Amino acid sequence: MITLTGVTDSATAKGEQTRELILSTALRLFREQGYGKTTMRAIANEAGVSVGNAYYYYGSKDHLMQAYYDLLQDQHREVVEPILAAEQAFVPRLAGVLRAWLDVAAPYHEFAGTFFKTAADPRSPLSPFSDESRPARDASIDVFRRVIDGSDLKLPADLKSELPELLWLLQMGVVLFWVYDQTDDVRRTRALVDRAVPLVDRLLRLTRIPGVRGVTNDVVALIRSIKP
Amino acid sequence: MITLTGVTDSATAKGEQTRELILSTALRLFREQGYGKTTMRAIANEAGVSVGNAYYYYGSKDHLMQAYYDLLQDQHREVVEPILAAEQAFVPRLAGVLRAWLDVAAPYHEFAGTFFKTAADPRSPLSPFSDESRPARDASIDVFRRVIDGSDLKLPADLKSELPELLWLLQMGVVLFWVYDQTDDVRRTRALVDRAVPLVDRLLRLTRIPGVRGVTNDVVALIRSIKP
DNA sequence: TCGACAATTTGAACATGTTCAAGAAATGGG
DNA sequence: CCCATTTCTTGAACATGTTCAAATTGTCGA
Repeated sequence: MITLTGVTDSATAKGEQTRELILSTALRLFREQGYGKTTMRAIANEAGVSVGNAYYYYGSKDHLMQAYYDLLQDQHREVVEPILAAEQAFVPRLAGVLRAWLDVAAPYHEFAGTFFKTAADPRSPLSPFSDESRPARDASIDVFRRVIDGSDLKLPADLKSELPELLWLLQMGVVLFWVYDQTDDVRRTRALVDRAVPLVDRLLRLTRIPGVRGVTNDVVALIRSIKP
Repeated sequence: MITLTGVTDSATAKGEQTRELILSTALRLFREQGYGKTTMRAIANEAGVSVGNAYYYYGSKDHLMQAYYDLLQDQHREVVEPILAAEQAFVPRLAGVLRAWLDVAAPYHEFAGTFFKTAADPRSPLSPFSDESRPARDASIDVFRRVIDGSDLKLPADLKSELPELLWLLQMGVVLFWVYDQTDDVRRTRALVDRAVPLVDRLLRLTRIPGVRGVTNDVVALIRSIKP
């Protein structure tokens, strides 16, 4: 998937072609009939390879979904560029990034539950907290770092350094909400984003009130203390 | 399955005995060898019934786990009684309830991941947000209502009425953290509880500062607006 | 070019959750 | 007490993710 290659175009040899064939076939079937209804046999069949061959490249069906998710994240990072380039204020920047995710993820909503189910297992490599997904996670967190850095937000340094991760957690929360959202066009989730973002903004600006400052410090300290 | 009868004390007839036999056998095996390693065949074997019979009473393996979880919740409610009776202050009340959960759940930690995985699927009846688990959820929320009501906490009415649900969410967060916690005796989660509870207390008391009040109202309004 | 080693591919076999048609047991009305 | 009906029980069959030993293909130094 991710070509580590500076050189490796031999990675596009025979094997790499097969790998991509299998993945693209799987993604198509997932989209066409959902994750649950798509069997490994169907994927192999459709791709014209054997079942065992699919397993040679992808350790499990879940890994194929993982690849699906990675693609989504890549798309999100792309879509987000123009927003980060255009907006200066914190609120539209954050709201834009969150809304963009909803847009990109829309086609996946139907079987998001399945994905979530897998991802929720702490032992799964798909878990958003797993080592294996660290690169993807770091990339996501970085988007939020840019949301903050490019904005007009003024914050105490220690809070500011934790904030990207916190906003990423906020997004995880939004995703969780989204997964459970059964309204048309996930209207409810969109409403949540629209209302929550200005609220976050207000909360952050509150940290400048003297009486609030102490609590803020404690919050930051708590967060730091529980990080691995 | 569902006894439509108003009369049903015949529910303790033969069938009910089998049902309990299957459940207790399943729980024992889950405990002895974990959820994943325990097969439906093993449960049926050990209980001296057929596989199909197990399915007659429990729609799926997940439903057996659900029963397991329900038991845990019942235990928690029991264990919590003396704490609620003894303590007056908000902080020890809340901390006590959360710590009690960790104690009760300790034996289940090993396969908590599996449980969580199932529960995370929005379509699963095991989901903490599903209709099917509403009774269990309501009972849990009620514990937090009592944590608040029996305490010295002074709060604006609208916040106070939302707070039980918020504390329940806090517990869901703790559980999530706990599931991922691999330290001995889940030391990290205990540390989280110890530090987070006083912080929650401070945050709640902050809501009396005039400049904070407006934000608090917005938060409450947001929460209300996204509830189904 | 040849042969050895590595990479790839195969498909049958396995494990396990789940279903289902058929039969056995219990129940209740006459 | 007997038959009809419901409840319960069975075990074989099914579906599907996964494994694995063997076969095939590719690569590369001699």
